[in-house]
Amino acid sequence: MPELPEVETVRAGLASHVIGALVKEIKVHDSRSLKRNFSGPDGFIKELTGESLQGVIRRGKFLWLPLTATRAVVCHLGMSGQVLVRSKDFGEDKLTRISLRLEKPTGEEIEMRFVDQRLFGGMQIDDLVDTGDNSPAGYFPEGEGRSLIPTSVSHIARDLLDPNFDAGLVVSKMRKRNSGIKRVLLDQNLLSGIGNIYADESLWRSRLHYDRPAIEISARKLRELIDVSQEVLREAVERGGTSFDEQYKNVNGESGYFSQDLNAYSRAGLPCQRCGSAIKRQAWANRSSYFCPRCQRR
DNA sequence: AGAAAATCCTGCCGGC
DNA sequence: TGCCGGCAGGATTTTC
Repeated sequence: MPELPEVETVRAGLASHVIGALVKEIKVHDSRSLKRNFSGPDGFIKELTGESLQGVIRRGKFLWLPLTATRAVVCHLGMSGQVLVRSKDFGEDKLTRISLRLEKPTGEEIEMRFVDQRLFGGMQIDDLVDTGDNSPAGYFPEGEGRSLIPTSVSHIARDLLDPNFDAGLVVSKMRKRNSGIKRVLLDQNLLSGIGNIYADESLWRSRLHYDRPAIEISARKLRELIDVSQEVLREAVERGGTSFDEQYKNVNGESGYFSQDLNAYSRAGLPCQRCGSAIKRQAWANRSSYFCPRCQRR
């Protein structure tokens, strides 16, 4: 699934349901969805049961739910992960790997389900550490913006929609990279939140070819690319993300609508909305790149 | 150190 | 109907 807009849609949905909820019972149906968990499913269940969920915070494509001042549940959706919130008597969801039975402050019981086809995503409990910069570590408008981040997320750069995202700094770092601009855009250690879809969309809007070396793009053009990327991500958040199939859903199991607004991704053979040329799809780094061969020249 | 490739997985779809 | 190859929105680890 999921890039920043999809993960943000999930975050907001989760926040509206689970903040303050008490974890009553946990079922780990597939322990492969527990990442870096050295104490096994039993350790996960033991630590989390009886805790209450203090918030839902996002940086880039990572989510975490603080339990205490020092520990949080980290959740990453990988390629095909979903988090669904179901009422007590809702039927089973296929491919549910982990489920948490929760009691809301109102007394209502709900179930939070981590569903994942490909098992690239997962959950773990992790230490919270200080970011050191005295700014909120991630996006959490419903609560307190503390500068605490899970150890396993601390290497991820601030995302493009973070108020503390430093565009000037990122541009200067990008200019030193010899790789193609798309590879650079996808480097979560440099700037986070962008994946294959929004990389292609941002490059299309900026009229940049995906393989153009970042080092030869002007600072001004890179700044424009960042501005455009932020615009694309904001629009996609407004539309509830991009859904092509059953893979991506919000916490209520509903699709997003940004796929209607795509100009490049998944549009091979269709006319470019700017110049009418057929959009091309090229194999790239074990996946695909979509671009307009006329508007986006190397 | 930076860059690129390999790796972790399952389900679905289209073609034969 | 069934088998097979190709495909999928990502991050981490390994290799050069």
